[in-house]
Amino acid sequence: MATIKDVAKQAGVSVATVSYVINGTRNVAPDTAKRVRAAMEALNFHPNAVAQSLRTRTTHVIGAVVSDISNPFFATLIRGAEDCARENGYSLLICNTSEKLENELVYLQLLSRKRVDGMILAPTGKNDELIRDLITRGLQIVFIDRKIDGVDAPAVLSENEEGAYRATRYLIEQGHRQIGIILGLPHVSTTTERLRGYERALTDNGFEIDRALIAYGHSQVAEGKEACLDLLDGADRPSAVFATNNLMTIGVMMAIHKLGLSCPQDVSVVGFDDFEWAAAFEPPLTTVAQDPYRIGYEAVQLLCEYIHAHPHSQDAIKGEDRRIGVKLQIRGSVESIK
Amino acid sequence: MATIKDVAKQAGVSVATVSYVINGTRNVAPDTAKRVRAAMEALNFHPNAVAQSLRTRTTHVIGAVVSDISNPFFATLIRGAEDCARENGYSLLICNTSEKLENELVYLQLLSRKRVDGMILAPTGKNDELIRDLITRGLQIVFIDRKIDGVDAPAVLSENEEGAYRATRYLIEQGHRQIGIILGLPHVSTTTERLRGYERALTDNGFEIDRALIAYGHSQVAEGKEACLDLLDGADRPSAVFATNNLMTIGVMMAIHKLGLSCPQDVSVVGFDDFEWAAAFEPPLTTVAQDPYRIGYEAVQLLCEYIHAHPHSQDAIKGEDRRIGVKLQIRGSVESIK
DNA sequence: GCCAACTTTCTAAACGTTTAGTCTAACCGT
DNA sequence: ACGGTTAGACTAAACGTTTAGAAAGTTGGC
Repeated sequence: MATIKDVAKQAGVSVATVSYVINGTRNVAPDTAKRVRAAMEALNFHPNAVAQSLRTRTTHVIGAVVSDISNPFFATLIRGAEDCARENGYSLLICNTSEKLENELVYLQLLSRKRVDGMILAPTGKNDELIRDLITRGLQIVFIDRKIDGVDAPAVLSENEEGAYRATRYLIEQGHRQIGIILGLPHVSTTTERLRGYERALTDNGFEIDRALIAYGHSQVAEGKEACLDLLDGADRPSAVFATNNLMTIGVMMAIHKLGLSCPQDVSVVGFDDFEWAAAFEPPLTTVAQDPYRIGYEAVQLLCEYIHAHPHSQDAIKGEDRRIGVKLQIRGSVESIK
Repeated sequence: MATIKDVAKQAGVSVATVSYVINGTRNVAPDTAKRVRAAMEALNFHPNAVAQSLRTRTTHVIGAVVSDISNPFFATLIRGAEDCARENGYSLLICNTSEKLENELVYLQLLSRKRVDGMILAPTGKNDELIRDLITRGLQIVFIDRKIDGVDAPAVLSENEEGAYRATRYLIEQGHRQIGIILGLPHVSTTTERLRGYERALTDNGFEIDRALIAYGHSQVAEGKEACLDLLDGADRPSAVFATNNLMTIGVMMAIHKLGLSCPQDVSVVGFDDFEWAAAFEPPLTTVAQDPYRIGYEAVQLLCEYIHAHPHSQDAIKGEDRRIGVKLQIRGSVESIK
């Protein structure tokens, strides 16, 4: 593969001159430039980005660490991130942690070694020490979807508490009194925020919080289903269930189906995180719609802006969290029982 | 950030020695090694992968070019690819083409400049010249999901023709005589292969091929819906529709719903490409299930094996296409009309 | 005590760029 | 005709590694 030297030789100039015409960083006489361009063309020369990165100390790569890219939420988040990255001349390196601390650790080290210009990260849990360390070492990090308290990096998040609040309030307005909730992973911020919204809606409306109605489904279809089975199994079963992520919503629907109940006649359901085909379900699902595309897009935007404004800065990116609005998407999975 | 020089100085050895202990490429006296490791630890040294790449001419990065990572099919394909890549010490660089030739072109150039060790590519259409050029320049390419005739690179594909054949035959067995088909993008290989399977099933069973029953939905929900509306609008409407990808299947369901018809009573539907929640639909969808995870996994496997066996080879990766089996997943969207 | 063989370490050149600094020649005003 | 300015091109160091080859030191056989 041709190098800048070959081009220089072919065009009868120094490598510096070639570099100047590639990057337009200094004046080059028009006919010299033409000769150089002809040589590049003839040799089919494409600058080696690795060498450029080594010299300029910037890779134009952003790492994206998520738990599972095959989850539609993260898939469209990544899509947004990638679109924004491309617009700014960056590429995205994908890392799936499968919610394992250990994988996350390995990936964070890897991205650091690869000298990515920044990363977006949906933290799995308590790798704080390492993350803090990376930040002090000059790696730019933006949290997505979730955050870690006490780590000084901006985050782009959904209005989790508000969304859960509205979902719960809506169920209350429809006359529901016994409202179960299926929560995700206990130690991630989305879970605690959504729980807070649920609890606030209940107390704001004068209800007690009943621990028996709170279940954990670990953000998975199967576990969400199990948790819901437990919930619906009890003596006085809730008339409504709030599932706090997309996968667990599916699990809830399966559980209802399995028990021979029907939605919304026997049990009303609200999900968190809308997805493209929620409307095609029977019944069409009522959900709290997030905007994952925008989360990804804005997180990368934040990174790019900062990198552009402070190139090679060792200082951590600052700025407060950005909350992306949610919307209660009312369809057909909730019945009024006034 | 500490470099190998800093470590060498701290440990009182040459950089070469440090390199040897990092990579274990030469004997180093045990206590020297210990000193070096201590220095690395103390300085929190992590080798610069960019410099390593420049020197060793291998980046340990694989490019993944797909049309849309937010499509569940590609999302899980990528998931499989990433899992395999990680197991082999590689990372994945993601590129969304949005089915645009122009984007594909830009990305192919980019990946070539970044000197990725290989790439998996779902070709959008007719960028043959460039792709051929990249291959001769020594870039290792494996096609996924689709292929381009006449380009000498292996592909990992579903049994498209067989899947379409079985779907169509199944509909015929259930007594359907007028079977519409909604095809994807005209110039991609999956489309032609699936059409071939459909036609073969018809002729094998003594039916004529009726052009009026063949529609194009360009692989999108909205266009699939439109195409289906056209199909169902005619005088003698088909009793069954075969939608040849996941998005268009959704479009077909929407179209049926919109016309006030119901599935499967009025129109039977078979989709191509199963997805996680197809079973949760009402009716549960009968589809030809592909295994995108395995497609991604095996494609990367192929790359890694080749790269491992022929490091730095300029010769294009060879080997015949690998077909991943499909399975007709019978659920509830087809009615028998015997 | 010497030579061979081996072990351990070092020196220095490469990988392919960018870029600060220098050189040369042309041009201009006086 | 001369010094000052400027445009255009070049030289060489640097980015952080790897690695072939050389050097120095150790061991062992005789």
